[in-house]
Amino acid sequence: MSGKKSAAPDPARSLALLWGSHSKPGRSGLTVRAIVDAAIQLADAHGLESVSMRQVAEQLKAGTMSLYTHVPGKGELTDLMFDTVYADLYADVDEPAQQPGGWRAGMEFVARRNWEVLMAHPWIHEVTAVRSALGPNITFKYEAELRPLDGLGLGDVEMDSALALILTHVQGTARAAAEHLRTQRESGLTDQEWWLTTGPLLDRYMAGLADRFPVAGRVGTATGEEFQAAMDADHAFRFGLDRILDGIQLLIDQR
Amino acid sequence: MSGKKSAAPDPARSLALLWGSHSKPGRSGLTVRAIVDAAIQLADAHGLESVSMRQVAEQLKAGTMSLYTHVPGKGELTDLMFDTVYADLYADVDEPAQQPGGWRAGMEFVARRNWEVLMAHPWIHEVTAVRSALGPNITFKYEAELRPLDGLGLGDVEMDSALALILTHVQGTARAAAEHLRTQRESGLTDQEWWLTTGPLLDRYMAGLADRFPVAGRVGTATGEEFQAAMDADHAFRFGLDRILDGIQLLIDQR
DNA sequence: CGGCGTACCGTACACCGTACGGCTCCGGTA
DNA sequence: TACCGGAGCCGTACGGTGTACGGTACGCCG
Repeated sequence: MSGKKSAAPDPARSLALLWGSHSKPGRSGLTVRAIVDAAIQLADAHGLESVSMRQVAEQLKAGTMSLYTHVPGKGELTDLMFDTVYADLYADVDEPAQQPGGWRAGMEFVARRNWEVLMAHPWIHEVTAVRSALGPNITFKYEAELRPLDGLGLGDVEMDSALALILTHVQGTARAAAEHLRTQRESGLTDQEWWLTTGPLLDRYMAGLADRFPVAGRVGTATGEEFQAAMDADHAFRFGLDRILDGIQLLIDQR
Repeated sequence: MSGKKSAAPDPARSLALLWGSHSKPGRSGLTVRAIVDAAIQLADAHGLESVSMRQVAEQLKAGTMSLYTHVPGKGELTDLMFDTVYADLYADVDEPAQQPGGWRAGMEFVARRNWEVLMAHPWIHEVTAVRSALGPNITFKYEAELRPLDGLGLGDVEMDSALALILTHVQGTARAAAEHLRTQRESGLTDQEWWLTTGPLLDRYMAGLADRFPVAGRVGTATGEEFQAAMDADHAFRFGLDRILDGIQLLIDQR
């Protein structure tokens, strides 16, 4: 990771790439689109850390350095992966706004679609979003997701804040779930199995401290019993979304 | 980054490390505590990507491989960094619960303290939290943060969910802010300067599409004018927290 | 004073991103 | 048709990473 020295990512080039056609093949058929797709496929299957220029090139039966003809560097490649993954989020720019059930159903739809994409591509959490925030698909997404909130009496800034609040919740919850799934998969142990070996060990360290942490003990045990880990994420998603939408409802009522 | 093959992180060893004393020096004064502190210092100053075993060792004037006498590997080191950074969050386990103003003030205090830590150590967002979730400081934190919610009529599971909701919001918002600051620092451009060069370019790509994205255009412009980037994060933090607490209030009222 | 456990660390290996320079092939023009 | 410039392709090399392995040297205990 000595990539720090390639200091100048040239925003003009990045933008052109993001908004370009991606499908003009070179003489060996190599395409920006193909490169990005291969990278996404790799990330979906084996995690973002196994998306290396060498791996992507091998997948495409191309020389490693050939990729650099189409893509300035790895940073821009991940930017493209990010934007691309959001390409088919909504069939139509009005799909969220047209959900039956008003703004609340619209935003629930938005949350659910984002949740699904995040679950399908857990590596998204590891890429920094800022630089790709101006890609074509992200722009489309922003418009589609704002529309259910339009015309409710909220100010423009409030609309943006409300959407950001919802999306932050979805991302954060999905991220926790992804991390959980990943560690589970890596250890090869189910949650119960893991606790079976770890619990007693932990008890030894916390012995004597248990009375200092009564609430944590009680609540931790209760949540542990209520959920098997898989459900936990879904519950957190629903619970938080309900509270947030209630809060936004209150704000709308005040307007 | 070929660390995938070190497959067995031995949870027993990790736990012992997390809950151990960290201050038994070897014959050259090397200590777990010292190693972790050096790593944190490095991450604070130059980002997590510059925390390498070689860098940490150099900082301590020790050989690279000497670190492995005290720490099993880099993964465990980052786990320790994570737990350590939350060591001094609260002066007392009742500090949040004792804030004047009831549960709401308590949770605002919790949110603010978390916000401050996240802002002081932006690299936390890049480390996976799950594995250190059982460290001593994290356990203490969990207890302290649950207490303001105890005795309000909420169920145990609801208490956990409400806390998670608040913390997820703080983390997500702080993460966005950190990413924003980072890209700004790396490009060396202020937000205005950046938009001055990028805006016109973007307009060219979006020309003709502007009428397809009326809401995005209007809202994006409004938020852009309202905030200079620095304030944006603070606003998102406050707005979201207010909505969330309103939503939780509603739930409490129903109980 | 021997011996041994453990802290320390030098070297080596496989992997990473990518700078550089050479090769090959295609399209356009003379 | 002949050529030649530029663009696509890619082999090699450099400096970085985490860490396995094996050797050195210190301090403690009998």
